[in-house]
Amino acid sequence: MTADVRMAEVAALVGDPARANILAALMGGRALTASELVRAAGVSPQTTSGHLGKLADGRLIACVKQGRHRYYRIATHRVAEMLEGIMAVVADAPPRHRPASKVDEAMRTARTCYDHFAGKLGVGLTDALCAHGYVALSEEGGEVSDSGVAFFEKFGVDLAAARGCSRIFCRPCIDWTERRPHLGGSVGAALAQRCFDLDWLKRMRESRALTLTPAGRRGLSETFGVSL
Amino acid sequence: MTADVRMAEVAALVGDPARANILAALMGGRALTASELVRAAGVSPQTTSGHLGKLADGRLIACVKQGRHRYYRIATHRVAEMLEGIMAVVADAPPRHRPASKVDEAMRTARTCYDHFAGKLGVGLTDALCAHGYVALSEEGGEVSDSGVAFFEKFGVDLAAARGCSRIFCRPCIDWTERRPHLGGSVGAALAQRCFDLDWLKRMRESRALTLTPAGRRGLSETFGVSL
DNA sequence: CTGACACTACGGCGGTGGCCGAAGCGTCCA
DNA sequence: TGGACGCTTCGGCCACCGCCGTAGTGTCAG
Repeated sequence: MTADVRMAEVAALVGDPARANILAALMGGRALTASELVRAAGVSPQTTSGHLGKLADGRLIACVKQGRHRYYRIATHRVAEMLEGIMAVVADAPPRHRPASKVDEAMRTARTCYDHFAGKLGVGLTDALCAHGYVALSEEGGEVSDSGVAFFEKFGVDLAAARGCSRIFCRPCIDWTERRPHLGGSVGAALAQRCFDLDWLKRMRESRALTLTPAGRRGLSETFGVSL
Repeated sequence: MTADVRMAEVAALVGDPARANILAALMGGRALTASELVRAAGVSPQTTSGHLGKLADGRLIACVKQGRHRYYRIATHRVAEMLEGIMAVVADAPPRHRPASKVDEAMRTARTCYDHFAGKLGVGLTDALCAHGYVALSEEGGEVSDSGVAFFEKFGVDLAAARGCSRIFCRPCIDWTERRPHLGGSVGAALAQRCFDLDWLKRMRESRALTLTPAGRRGLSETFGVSL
């Protein structure tokens, strides 16, 4: 029973629109300053500061001071996965309005899901990896095949480092726009990082949405056979 | 952004202590009547009824009428997994008080986690299955080996049915008391169901905690080498 | 038909918490 | 060193929502 109260406390932290906006912005995977989060939250700086304090007290976000800025980020992978879980429930419910805005369109095409890719990009990459037999991903969990290990190494992804880290190595992550699983876990994160390192994709300002560079368009097509 | 608002709405539903108590009670896996949930919620019947209405509107719980009773249950597996995700974040945080009550002790020993086993029982069974090589379960996800398939069939678990159902087949579920993974997914659910069918365990009244029958004590020891 | 029971709808009360304006710290720059 | 900037703290306002008492609907039992 005492644990239930804690559950309510954590959920209540997410249950405020301004705080939900903040957390959603931080799900982009980058650490953001309080000022940037003010814009995301949609309320005044004072109010935002209060929300940030509450979220930090509740250990949902962490803060590092840097000069006169304070950078906030999602505290742990557990928190990120919890938020994804809530998103998945939301996606289950029937849509109430047609969203269909421009930024939504970009989000649908390509975005980060904390530290890996989602949207059409994430699902497309995942489908390609599965089709080549590099990754076996289903509702059952995930596995990287021997040929997949070779492929990732050749592509420049450090699988050993991904395997060594303490979090889940390979797992499906339900996509709230595509409603299908895409590659998550540390493998998904490493793959995304490699694509960023290759300058295939750029993060959009203050959004989880991504834009494809010309090199990325070519690379994704040649390497994965994916075109958006 | 519109999705973030929905996220806040869902989280806010969980973010009330009375509603969190209700959801936690329903995480026992049984459908419960409104009266039973009144006791779980810790508020008056009228207030509880209001909470049940809100949770049903938000599609977190579902209701079936039966005579003059109304039975409520968790609406979908997604919802159950979301709640587990929140629990996992709560378990991450440092404990604030020593709980150590009697019912808590029973919960720690053996309980249901929506539809599979958790607590010392869940972790013990999982450890035994892993030690025999029947299941490979780690942070990476889960897999049932060939010998595991044979073992489950011999034990009376219908793996084909479990595999056929739409949800995740085999996955780790973080235990908020043991802080280690235990067997979840449809395999975990099927294993738990089989143990109930064998009358090895009984559900305690209005609690997620389980009591071990003499047959269960013997069976768990002989079949899995597990003693609580 | 009558009373008991399970549950829900309505209405008013009260407290929590989100909100902003004003002001206060700390940092950077000229 | 003065000022701009980033961010937080304080204080007061107000709305929302959880709460319960009362009353209503539907169901079963005798």
